[in-house]
Formats: sequence, structure tokens, C-alpha cells
Amino acid sequence: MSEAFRAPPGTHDVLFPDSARWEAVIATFASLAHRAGYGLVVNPIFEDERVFVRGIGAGSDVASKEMYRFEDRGARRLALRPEGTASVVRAFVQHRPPAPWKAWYVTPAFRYERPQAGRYRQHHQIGVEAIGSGDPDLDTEVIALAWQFYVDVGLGGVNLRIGSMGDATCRPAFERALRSWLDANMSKLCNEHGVKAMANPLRVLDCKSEECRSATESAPSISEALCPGCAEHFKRVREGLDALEVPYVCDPRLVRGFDYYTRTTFELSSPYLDAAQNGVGGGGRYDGLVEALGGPPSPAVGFGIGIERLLLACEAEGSPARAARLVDVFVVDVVGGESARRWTHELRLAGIGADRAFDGRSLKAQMRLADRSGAEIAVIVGPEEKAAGKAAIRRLRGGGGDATIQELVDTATLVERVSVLLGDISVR
RNA sequence: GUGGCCGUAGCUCAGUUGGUUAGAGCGCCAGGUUGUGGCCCUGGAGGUCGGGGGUUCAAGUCCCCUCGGUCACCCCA
Repeated sequence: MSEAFRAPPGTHDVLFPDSARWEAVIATFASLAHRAGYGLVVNPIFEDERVFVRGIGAGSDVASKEMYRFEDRGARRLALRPEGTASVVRAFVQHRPPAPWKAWYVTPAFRYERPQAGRYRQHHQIGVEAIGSGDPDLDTEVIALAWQFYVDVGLGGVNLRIGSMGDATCRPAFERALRSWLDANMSKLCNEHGVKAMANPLRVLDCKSEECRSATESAPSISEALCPGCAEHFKRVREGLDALEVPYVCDPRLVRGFDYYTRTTFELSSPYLDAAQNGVGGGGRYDGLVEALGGPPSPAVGFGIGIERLLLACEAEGSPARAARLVDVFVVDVVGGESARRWTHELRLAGIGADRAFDGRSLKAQMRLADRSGAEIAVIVGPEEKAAGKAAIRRLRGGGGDATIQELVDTATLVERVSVLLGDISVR
């Protein structure tokens, strides 16, 4: 045997039946987004690296040291997408669909970091972007959509925090005020932020250390520095959420990692996960990003949710996983396989999930596989059935005890009979 | 990038102060039941003990190096 390869660090394979939860999560999200008028958008997984750098900010950790960058044979500087929004915005700029353009996506995202629980070099995000409207009701719609999604997948326990980061009118002044306050209070901050504070002053507010927490109690608050326009916008968003009875708390310290955010930001976290990695989704408004990527000035808002984190939270919160089953019928054929080939095909054409054994296995072995497949029904064809043009239909579960129900049917009515039986079972 | 912990069968793990052919449970395959799954019983396949070097009469066990995994810091989904 030659060397057995493994998936690269920070990446992972998801096999059935674990992947069944993925299918369910994506289907739930697709349905919700679709009902709200969001259409699927599929983007390239890599872009001109500047698409990401301009959006998330050259100074951010993600852009400065966590991107997977490479040069292709045409000497283009490319990068694997570290998040979803920038690519969707680039697509808007390129194609100019009628605004507001509402799109949803599911995509891998790549960041070169040291992997640990709940953090991967390739993780997956689902999300929506709504581009071309600054209406606060759109913020409300997007946040309510995110909230409803968690409810639908069985996570009633997530916490929603919202805040406003201001805009070009009021944020620069706030940053100046904060910066000078930090200058004066440098000694009270935790070790790391003593140094880092000047590079990105807003991040200090988001620090989890006790020193920074208590020190910044008296720091200037963005909520008091908002210009009238931003304050009004934020108020309207809160009113909208109140009206829809979406539970949230205002957090003036909420600071998101990417530079493109303006006005509304929000984050969802699970109290069942460790604090360091408890963020299960987040988003906000990014009114300047479209223009930064070469489009017309277009306000926009969106959010992204990490699928792996979401599933961790589901597990931690104990939301029940439904038993994963692929097929309803298993065809057992001990006379050569011709019947297995035919009946699996016919059943599938009739819309019934069907599987079979290969490699000419014994009856016992095939029955074992039938049981393990999770199928409700085994269709059995042996020499006697074959000669008589019939097939045995055996109930594999639910029947109760040893009194297993089995019947012999003419092959002409096989598919119909199986269909009726499955109908009865699902009704029960 | 920095640090802690851990590498024995597909999985979860035993393996006594170094001492014969390295074990268990689960899973897988087959048989018990020459036409019937689950439960039970029996048997089987599957391991260069992560890799390399060293100490020793003898290394899964001790030492060094290396690779890999995992958790945490940082940051984020």
C-alpha cells in the first residue's frame, strides 16, 4: 500500500450520515430565503485579491495574514474567498441586477489560521445579501430572517446583539475621541491592547479581557456619538425588530471584524458554546462597499452564518437529530441480480428510494444489508418467486416482534403495492 | 506565529518495574439456520505499536529527533 493521504490541516470530510444534518440545514435556509424573495447566487471561490482586501480592510487580520493567496499562470493575484460578502458585491457591480437585489448563498470560506475546535481553514457559510436599499426595514428583514433560521433549525437559545457603528458622518469623529481616550488610559488596558489600540481603536471595545472590559466602561460610547441620521436609522431598526417580536439586546460595544460595516451590525452567539468560539453568525450594513468595488453608491445589508459552528451549537444545545435514512426499499435478489437491477430502477422511476446489494452476496448477507440500510421494506426474489413471476414483500420494522409481515405479490403489481405499503407506513 | 496534551486494528481504548507468537469491545466478513435481517453463539480478516535514530541480551514500554493529531492564545463563522 502506498502512502495514505489525509485532508490538509483545518479541513475535514463530512460523510453520511453526518452530512444529513448539512442537507437539512441548507434546505431549511434555502426555503426561508426563497420565501423572502432571495435568489441563489453562485460565485467563484477565488477572486482578484483586491476584492477582499478593499472590502474587509488591509489592516484586518483576515486580509493581512489569513488569506490563501496565489498567482495563477497568467500572473493574476488571486485569493480564495475568506468570507462571502465581497464576492456577492463584486457580482452586483459586474452585472448590475435591478436593485434592491436580494441574494442568498452557501459557500466554503478559507482562512489560514491555526485550527481548533469550531475553527477551520476551510469552513462553510450560508448567508444573504440585500443590495441597493438603505431602508431600515431591510435591516429588520435581514435580521429577522437570520433569527428565524436559528429557530427553524432548533436553536431557540441563541443571543442576538445589535449595534450601530455610525457612518462616514459620525464615525471619524468618534474614532478620534476614542483614540485620545485610549491614549490617556493606555495603562489600564490588557497587555495586547496596550500596543494594538492605536492600529484599530474600535477593537479594544470588543476585547474579552477583564482589564479592557472594566477600563472601557468609561470610554466614549458610539451610541452617544451617532449623527442624527444614524441614530434615526438605528431607532427604526429596533422598532422593526420589536414589532416582529425578535428578541435582541443593544450592545454599544459590538464591533465586527471587517472594515466595510456601517450603521447596523449584529451578531448571534450560542450560550452553549465556549466563549472564544461562540459566534454562530453575524452581519450588518455595508453602505460603502459597492462603491469601493467600483459600483455606484449603493447601500446594502447582509449576514453570514458558519455551518460548522451552527452544528456545534445544535449539538451543544441538544437539538435532536432525526434518523438519517436514504432509501425506503431494499431489493434482495439471490438469483443472479437481474431482478435487483430491474426493480430498483422501476421503484426509483416511481419516486421511491431503493437500493440493493452487489457482488452476489448470500441471502443472509443481503438481508443484513437491507436491515442496515434503514429501509422499511425488503423486496425478496428467490428461485421460487422468480419461477412464479412473483416477489416477496417483507416489512422490516415497526411490525412488532417476530410476527413479521410478509406477502407474495405478482411482479406486475409490485411497484404499486410497495407504494401503497409505504403510504400506509408514513401515515402511521 | 506561540504554548499544553496525545499518537497501539476501520473506531474507542487496554498493555503491569522494559521480558516469548501485541489484546479487548464495537464495526466488518462468514457460519450456526442448505429461502429470511434485528437478538444470541462460533470463527475469520485486519496492526511495519506514526516515522527515524539511540540505550539494552531484550523496547509498544526508556532517551533524542521528526511527522501527525488535538486543545488553547491571537482572531474569527
